[in-house]
Amino acid sequence: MSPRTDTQNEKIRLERKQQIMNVALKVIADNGFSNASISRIAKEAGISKGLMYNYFESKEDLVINIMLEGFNQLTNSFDPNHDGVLTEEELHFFIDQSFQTVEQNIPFWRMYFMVLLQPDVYSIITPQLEKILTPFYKTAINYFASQGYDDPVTEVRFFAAIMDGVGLHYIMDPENFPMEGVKTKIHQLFKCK
Amino acid sequence: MSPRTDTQNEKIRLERKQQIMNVALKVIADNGFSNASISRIAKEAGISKGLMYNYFESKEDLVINIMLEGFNQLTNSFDPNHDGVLTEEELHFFIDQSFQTVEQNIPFWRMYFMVLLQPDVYSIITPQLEKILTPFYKTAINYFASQGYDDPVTEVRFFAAIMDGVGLHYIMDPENFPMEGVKTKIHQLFKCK
Amino acid sequence: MSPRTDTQNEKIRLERKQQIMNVALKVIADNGFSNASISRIAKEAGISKGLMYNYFESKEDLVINIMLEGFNQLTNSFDPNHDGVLTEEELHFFIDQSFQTVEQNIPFWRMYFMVLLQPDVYSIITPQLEKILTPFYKTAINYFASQGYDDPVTEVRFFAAIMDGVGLHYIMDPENFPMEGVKTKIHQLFKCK
Amino acid sequence: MSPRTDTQNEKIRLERKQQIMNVALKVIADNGFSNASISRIAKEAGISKGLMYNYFESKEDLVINIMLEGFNQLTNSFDPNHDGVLTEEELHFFIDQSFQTVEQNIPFWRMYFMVLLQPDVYSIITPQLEKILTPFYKTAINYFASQGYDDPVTEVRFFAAIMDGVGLHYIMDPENFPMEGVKTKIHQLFKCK
DNA sequence: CATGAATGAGTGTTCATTCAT
DNA sequence: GATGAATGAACACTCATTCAT
Repeated sequence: MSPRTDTQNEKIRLERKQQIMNVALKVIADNGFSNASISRIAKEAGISKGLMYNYFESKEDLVINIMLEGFNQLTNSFDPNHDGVLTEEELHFFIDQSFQTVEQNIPFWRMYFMVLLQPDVYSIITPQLEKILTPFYKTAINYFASQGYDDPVTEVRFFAAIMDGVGLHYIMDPENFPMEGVKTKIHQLFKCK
Repeated sequence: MSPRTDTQNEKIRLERKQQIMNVALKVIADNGFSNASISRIAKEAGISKGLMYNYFESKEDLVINIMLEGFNQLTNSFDPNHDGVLTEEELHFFIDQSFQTVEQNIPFWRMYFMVLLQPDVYSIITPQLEKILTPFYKTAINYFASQGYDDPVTEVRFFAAIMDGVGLHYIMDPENFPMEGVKTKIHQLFKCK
Repeated sequence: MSPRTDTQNEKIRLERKQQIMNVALKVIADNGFSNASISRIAKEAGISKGLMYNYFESKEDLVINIMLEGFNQLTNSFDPNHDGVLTEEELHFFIDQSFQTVEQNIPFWRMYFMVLLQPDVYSIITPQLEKILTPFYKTAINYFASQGYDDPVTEVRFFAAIMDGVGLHYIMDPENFPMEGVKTKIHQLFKCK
Repeated sequence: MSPRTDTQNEKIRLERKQQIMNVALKVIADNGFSNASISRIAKEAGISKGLMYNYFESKEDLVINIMLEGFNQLTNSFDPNHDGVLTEEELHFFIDQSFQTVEQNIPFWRMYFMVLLQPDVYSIITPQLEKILTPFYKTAINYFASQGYDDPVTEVRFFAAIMDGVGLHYIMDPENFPMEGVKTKIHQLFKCK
């Protein structure tokens, strides 16, 4: 009987890691950042406290991993063909995709906003986050410039602010927030002139 | 007959209370909610830990006081004549006032967003906050209804989301956020049809 | 207009002191020793914390004063003519008086038993308490000796233990404890042979 | 497969728990209830403060555990064959056993009396204590009824008060209290008529 | 005489992290 | 790899006591 191959081990490791991250995300989103202790997460995940440190160097490291993984999911719906050029269609697709992601993953976005405001954690992810976001930002500026906007930077900033504002209000009150109506308004707002 | 007169004591208390609130606000905004310990706030304020509890019943009580005081400042710029009726002028005045308040009081608004996402704290202020916000909300709905919007509730929700989104992005990056340009865009967006 | 005479001042002082002791006794008996803070006692007595220290050197000093004052009340019903000789009548009178005192002053006796078990406080009052109790003890031994008991010391100790045991059970459950029946049994128990 | 086996862990836990309870009992009995801080107990037990909470949920929980364990030791000497019926022999056996327990475990009984008078703690153990004591009480009433006493309830109350009074006086002064003589007197007192 | 603002050491409790097994 | 006993620094909060007024 042969021992597990390295590849098998690697696979098990990754799955375990993913499972921990999912549980941690839920616990953090539900209880707030500082009420989500390692103990609690470990217990919820059905593993020992000690094992957590086999997968993540620290609580911060765990959070960073969750954040980055979440963003990687989002990036795929923006400029899907990865040509650095955004069409109007792709922008509107991105809007829909974004809110669908939010609706399907409230805990992650709760945590996203928490982390945005948590200076110590934020300062750690910020470099890695920027590496992910900069190309998006550039692509978006190019798009608005090509649409003939006077001040495409302002336009992008405004767009991002609206998306975050709506996301924030949605997760604060998912039951009542009129997401469909608001989505429509955003589509109108960024319709080609 | 007391050694310090009641008036003297009253003055000392008010000043100290305000001083603690100011320091606490800064410490919380700079370090995040859970890193802002009572010890730290007290040290920063140059007083003993114990004295904090002479002025605030608990850390929660301190936060609530800071929040409510901040909101009281904002409320005066919305429907300034308090007739429950909003004119278009007043709405635009409110927009300007809001962002001016944000620009002048970044720490408070950092803290505001932190608290929004802190489930345990939020649940405490929520009742008092709602008491303040409900009339605004109603006034705003009436305004949009009177402007002939099909779905004034959605409109108000969208408006609030935009305001919060812009505020959030501003406090995340006050140096670079193009507040003036964005403000102009918002004014255009809510111009009378 | 003349200032208050020294005697008047002394009288006021004593009354105030007594009032504080009464309040403190009640607060301690109701809330337990460590839950009875100086703040609480002062507030209940309607005076300032600082003033407490004008009348009592410390919290311990306050407790000692209460205890000793309580004992002084009890001593008067034992060997009432102070001749160092106890008659059978006087003993039975003492029994009745003791339980009457307990029934009329539950808080004091709650505190008495608390203090008995509080090593730090007990070790402070113990010398003063002994000074009060020793003559009683001697008188009692003489009494039982004169009644022809083989071992009068054991008899006194047993008597004291019974008195305290009954007192303790009474204050633990004053509503239901059958004090009258028990009193009768004690009287029978120490009837002249 | 775990590094320490479950049995090993179980053993460690039980021993540690017992060790903490023993130390805590001694510290509380020696220093009084409120002077026995968790810090002090932990230091005396040679472990960290934090570890205390690995074994007991709170200070209260620790106290309850100590109390209940102590009572379980006592209960076995009352109505030893557990038939709910007490013979005269069994009663006298219980008396002897009780005092032997007291003599061998002075700290526990010091603590027992402390707790009786500590309103906050007492109210917590009271339900569990009553569950243990009620059957004893009933058995004792039946016994005295069957012995032809007019008022068996008063008799039981008196008996319990005497036992507690003697116990209290013994632990207050174990060196000098004439336990043997007193024990004899109690046996005589409750001899079959 | 009288006040209460102020202190600081203390409390019970939590928790990220380590490490022997 | 996997466990959970163990640590120690931190936390929110309390309180006897002091002292300027």
